[in-house]
Amino acid sequence: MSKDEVIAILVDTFRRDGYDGASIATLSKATGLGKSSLYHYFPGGKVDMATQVLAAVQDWIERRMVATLTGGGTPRARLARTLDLISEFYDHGSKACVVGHLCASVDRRQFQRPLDRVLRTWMGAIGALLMEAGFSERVARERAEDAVIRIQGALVVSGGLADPTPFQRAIKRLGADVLADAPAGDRTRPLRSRRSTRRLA
Amino acid sequence: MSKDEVIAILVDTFRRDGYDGASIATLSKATGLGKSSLYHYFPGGKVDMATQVLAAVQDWIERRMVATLTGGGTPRARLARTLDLISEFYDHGSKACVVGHLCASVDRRQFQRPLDRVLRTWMGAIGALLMEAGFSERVARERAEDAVIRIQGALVVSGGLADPTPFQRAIKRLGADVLADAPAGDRTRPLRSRRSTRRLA
DNA sequence: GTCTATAATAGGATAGAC
DNA sequence: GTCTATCCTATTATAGAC
Repeated sequence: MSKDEVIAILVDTFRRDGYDGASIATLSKATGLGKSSLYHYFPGGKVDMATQVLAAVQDWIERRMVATLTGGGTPRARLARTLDLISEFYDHGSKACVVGHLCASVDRRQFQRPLDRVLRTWMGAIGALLMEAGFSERVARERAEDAVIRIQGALVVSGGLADPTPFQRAIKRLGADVLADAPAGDRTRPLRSRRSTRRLA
Repeated sequence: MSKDEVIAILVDTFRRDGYDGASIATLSKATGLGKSSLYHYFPGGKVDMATQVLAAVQDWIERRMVATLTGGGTPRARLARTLDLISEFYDHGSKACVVGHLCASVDRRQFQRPLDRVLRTWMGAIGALLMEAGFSERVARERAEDAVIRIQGALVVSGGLADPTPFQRAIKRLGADVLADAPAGDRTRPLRSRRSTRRLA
């Protein structure tokens, strides 16, 4: 098994049990590797695992998400594809977020830097789309922050209710809200259609 | 020390370390009670503690938050006071949410019912304000869900970045968004002022 | 109710053989 | 690299004295 595959399993396990909730034994069973093998790959133990998991997430965002956000089509079309990508990534609300779990873990300060970087890259990528759609840097930053916040919060609420529909509705709202009133970038439909009822609802 | 005071300390400890991150020893030190005393109050151990913590939160929401949401003044004024209350409760973004931590814990299914109830009461209380402001039940539900989601998500992001400002901005956005375009209930200022720039930004 | 002591287990981490 | 065995500490939980 390649290290990438091992890390993929760690991601799955951390997002299921949380960082604090996943023990070395759990991770050993999940990967099929003995504890010694795990410590061979991750000499720094769980903190090391989280750090390398974050590096993989960082890579995923930089490749897949940025590719989708900067790909072909109007900003609105690219946003829609990105939300599809994100929705699939979270299994439509039934799987939690590693990053969110790491944000809430006791050891979070020990991987503060990569965690910071992941969140800022994520927000930055969405912000870039917003600027391309004509928003000011200030508005782009704030809306991008809001988008990531809403994804994280929706996963918390869906996790707490054991019901994926809050997440699914949140994704739908993001599709309607993120690029609402864009100064430029998408004129295929009238921008103000159904706004007063569809804005947050 | 009264049991209410003990529970208040448990709330503080759980929101700092998380449910999975807080051990019985941690909770014993924090409360000043020996382990045996803790087990005397909470025979069911940590799950029991979380359940009773949730009961206290339930009570807090039903009393303080509902009181603020149904108190005097326009819906907009009451929303503003509620957001102040919430902001203070989370120490302006520097303290996390017990409920959020419990939503993400490994044992969450063991206190699913009280957790469910807390989240639904919270969303219901905000939804009631929205219906009073003239929104349909469907829109009220969806905006209330969005509000709770954004609070939870903001706390996750602020926790991950070790920076309370994302939370503070999120609260500000909620003040502008939750009652935006209300059909009734607040006409002291023109509803559409600065909307195209203030909506999500 | 609270304390000390203790049991039993799980957790993180390492050693050394292969 | 992976395995078995092992160490030590932390953790949950209980027993029994006061």
